Amino acid sequence: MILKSQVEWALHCCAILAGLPEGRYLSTKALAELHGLPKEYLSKALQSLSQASLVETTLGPSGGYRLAKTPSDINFLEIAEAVEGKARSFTCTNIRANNPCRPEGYCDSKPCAVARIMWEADEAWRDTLRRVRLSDLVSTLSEEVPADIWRSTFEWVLKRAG
Amino acid sequence: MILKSQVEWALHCCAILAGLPEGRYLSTKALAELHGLPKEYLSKALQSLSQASLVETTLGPSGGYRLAKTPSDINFLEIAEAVEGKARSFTCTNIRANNPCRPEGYCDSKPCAVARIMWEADEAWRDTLRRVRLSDLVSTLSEEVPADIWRSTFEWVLKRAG
DNA sequence: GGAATTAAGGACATATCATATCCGAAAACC
DNA sequence: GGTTTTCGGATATGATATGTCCTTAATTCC
Ligand code: FES
Ligand code: FES
Repeated sequence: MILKSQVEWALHCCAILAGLPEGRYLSTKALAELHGLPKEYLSKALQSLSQASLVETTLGPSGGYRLAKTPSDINFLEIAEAVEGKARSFTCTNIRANNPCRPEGYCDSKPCAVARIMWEADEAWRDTLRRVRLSDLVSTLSEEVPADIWRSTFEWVLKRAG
Repeated sequence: MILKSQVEWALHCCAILAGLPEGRYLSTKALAELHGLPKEYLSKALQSLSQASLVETTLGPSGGYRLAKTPSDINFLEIAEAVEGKARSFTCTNIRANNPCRPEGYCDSKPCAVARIMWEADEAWRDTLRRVRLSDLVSTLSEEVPADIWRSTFEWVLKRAG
């Protein structure tokens, strides 16, 4: 069970976009340079965010991405699901139905108890991510990242934001 | 993020082994037939359980698998990790280190805030599974599976248990 | 002792998915 | 009109999941 590294990319990109002044856009090129990522591939992750209506885009020079909602209205789960998909991590292939002792055509009334427990764990994972807002991340980062790096990073970003 | 279907297989096999009388073994062949699975491949999952010391084996005719501990001493997480590995679902590739604004040779004191949150969610998933014992599953199944199917299944199993 | 049966594990084949690159179209800016 | 950007499709590559086959060693039964 491995998450795509695109999740890490998307979360870090959103953290940067959250620090952008009202109305400004940041291009894929800048986000890729800032994080040392392949531009073309990072673009796919950003497209996923766009399809999930988490970010807005505009074309042309000075175009790029900005958040579609305020950072306190976006949580980690939305971002993770945008790039990773909403499918549950455990998929039940209903192997209990292969039991040779089951009568012909017998139909289960409930999902299997095994699957229900695995799905409950999945939901616990989702709940944790749902509870963390993008604004919480930005707060933490602004405390933990050394002030001079934090400042120079956003200078770097603003120089490139259209 | 998708779990191997071997997790489903292992959990269902453990549920069956939990119903085995003291000292009896059940072969891969029987477990594969009961669940409609490829014998050779299911064998890999059972080997993983064996390496994790969750089950014991014996060779020869009448050989096979039995639980190494009582069902109340085995939880879902142990079984899942035996098959799926203990690696965390989120891996941080430390893309923050690629920030061109960071001074040469700067070293982070803490893991990235993004990673910490993702790991927290991972831990919530693990906690949920850790809290469910194999004996809990057996209780639920014995209530939910129709009595006649439950009974005939274990007759079927006992006929093949060495 | 010999034949049959079993788990263990290595070698190999295949399918699916993550990762990555490239290109053309449409939109926005100059 | 030329440039820059997002978007989507096509394609290539590597890793992982899935599945099969075969050999070896241990155990049971005759
Ligand atoms: S049949 Fe799929 S989890 Fe039980
Ligand atoms: S650098 Fe890996 S999660 Fe932030």
